[in-house]
Amino acid sequence: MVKWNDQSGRFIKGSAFLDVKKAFGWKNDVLMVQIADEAQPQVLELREAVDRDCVVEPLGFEDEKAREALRHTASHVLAQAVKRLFPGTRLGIGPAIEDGFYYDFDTEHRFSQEDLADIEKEMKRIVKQNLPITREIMSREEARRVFEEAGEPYKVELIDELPEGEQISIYRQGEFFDLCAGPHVPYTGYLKAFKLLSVAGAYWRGDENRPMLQRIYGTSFMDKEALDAHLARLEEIKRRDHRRLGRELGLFSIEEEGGPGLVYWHPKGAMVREVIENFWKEEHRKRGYEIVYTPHIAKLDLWKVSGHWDWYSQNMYSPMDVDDAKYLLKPMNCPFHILIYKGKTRSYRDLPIKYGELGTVYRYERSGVLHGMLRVRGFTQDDAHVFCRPDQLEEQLVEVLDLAEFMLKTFGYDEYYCMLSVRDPENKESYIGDDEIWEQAEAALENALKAKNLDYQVDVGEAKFYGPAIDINIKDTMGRMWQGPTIQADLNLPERFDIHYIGEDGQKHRPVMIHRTVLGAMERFIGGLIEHYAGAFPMWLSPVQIRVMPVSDKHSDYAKVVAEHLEKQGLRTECDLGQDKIGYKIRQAQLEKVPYMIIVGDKEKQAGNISVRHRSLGDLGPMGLDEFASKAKHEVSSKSLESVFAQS
RNA sequence: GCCAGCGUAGCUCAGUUGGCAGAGCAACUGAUUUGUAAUCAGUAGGUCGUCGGUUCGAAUCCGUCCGCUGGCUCCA
Repeated sequence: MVKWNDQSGRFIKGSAFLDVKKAFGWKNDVLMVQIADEAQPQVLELREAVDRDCVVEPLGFEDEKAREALRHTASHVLAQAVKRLFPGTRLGIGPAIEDGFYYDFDTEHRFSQEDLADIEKEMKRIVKQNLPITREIMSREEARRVFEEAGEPYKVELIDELPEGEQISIYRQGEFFDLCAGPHVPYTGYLKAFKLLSVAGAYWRGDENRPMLQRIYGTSFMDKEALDAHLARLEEIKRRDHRRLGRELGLFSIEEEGGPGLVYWHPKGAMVREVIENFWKEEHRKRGYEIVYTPHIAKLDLWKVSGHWDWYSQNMYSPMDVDDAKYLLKPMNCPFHILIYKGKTRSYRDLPIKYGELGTVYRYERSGVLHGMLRVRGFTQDDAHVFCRPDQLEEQLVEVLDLAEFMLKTFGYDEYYCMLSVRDPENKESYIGDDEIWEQAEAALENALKAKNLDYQVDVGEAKFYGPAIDINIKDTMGRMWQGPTIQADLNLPERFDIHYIGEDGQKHRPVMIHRTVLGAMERFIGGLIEHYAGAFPMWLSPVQIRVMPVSDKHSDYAKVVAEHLEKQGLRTECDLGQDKIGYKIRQAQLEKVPYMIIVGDKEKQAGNISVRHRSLGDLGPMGLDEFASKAKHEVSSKSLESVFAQS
């Protein structure tokens, strides 16, 4: 019996939401409800009942909590199906994640792709049965007993680790039950569209000393259309994969004979990199950085002083013998920049000193984590270190944030999120440096973010032992997050290397050091750019900007004249003098994602002009060579992300 | 590193219960002289990732190593 006291949806204590739902004619796209007329809106499962007079609002898939409830239920249905098909399977955990859900299983059986299809079928059966999902509160002892009897050791472990006073609940649907805090949708029939995607190994609780479980990933949506759209997006991501585009576009390769995680930049990829590096250097010089170059190896002792030998040796390549000393390949550039700083006495008037380097470093990465250009063993960081007085710290941080923002905007990353990593105040002893310096540094970082008017999230305990940091995550065109600029205050190295400057008072003072990178690494950044642009680099970055193609042999000479003219003006131009028909040449240029195609035949030769085609705008018709050249040059110099012809 | 899957021509992929290694694209040669996403014909191209085993016979079955893919963990 539904009770409400007026048509506005105010319900009286005791109404069950499922009845409310029926009374209002809500469909199954209502997954949860929210009690709206409270100071703190409360989100509740449909299973529940109102315990007070209130106004309830429906929550659908677009609501994060409701979406998670649906996907969490999907993971339970997955687990139920697996337990039906593979009895004796022990359950790990099965949460909702950003784009779907997973469940971890422990069984002798090895899940295959075919199994996924069978499991999906069984899941559909469970959905069709439309089992009611119920919740039960248990004492710790009772829950332990239930899961011990059920032969679920992982669940027992979870129960044992639940904090004192935590309410322990289990959810049931048919014969299946699971330790779970919820929330869930009320019936398995609420699942409309789901798909199992992959199976992968995952250590129990992420700990490599513990058993390896099998994780099944899946996703679910409200309807088939939304699911299909998501699957299409996954396809699109695959299509944009930088490893595939990198090969197809002749940008880079990784050679089995040379070793994993080591990148070979082919001429076109190298061109993209060169353009970015030149831009980077120019921009840094403008902002008061001095560019330096430092060696690739250094004596082991240097790495002992820096602390890398103690803290980072797992990621460093083994020492090599040179004469009577041991040398190490550098995993970072910082100690080198400090040595340059240390090379002479610095005055407070000299500061800030800003050394920038596109420094190639080598880090040993475990073989399983290597991934194209995004995760490699040798890479070039766009590194820089700012040495400044403590009173300059904040203004220097603002400058770095400013540069980072400028760089991201230039490459078309318009959405980004800042994170401020600070130390764990409960655990001060695991950080180097005294309280006062930490507080100062953390305040400076936070003030810089505020000064730049940036939203940020504070991550307590995420700071490295040597100082707090700002990390900026960037979102690409596919909505994926990438690690972007990182800005790290370093309270450790100045100490270790005992660097100083002479202050106004004639005394030695300790400078503060900022370690920062705005692009990250050339490999990772350009790998990300390839996916961001789907291989179609904006004009200023395109390795080939223009391709001139004669309609037939008769027009080759004219084509060469045109190409030479453009080349002379600094536009990267190629001529396609092949015997193929013009349609074929265009197709080739399209596939190579060349921004502009210039077609010349009888008409153009006679008129002394050119026909222009843009890779995404198509045929732009005839125009004068000079007109085109000046527009093209403008597109390059402005680093425009779209064609100058896009608006007209 | 660990778990699972994969490795056949430059690329994308066929290859049945173990029985002579294939196609399309690319390359090369020739013909064609072309008007906005593929002209036609021909030629060449492979130690079937590696090493070992089983077998009369292995791309195929088994093992080893190398590499790749998806994850776990970490990070630029």
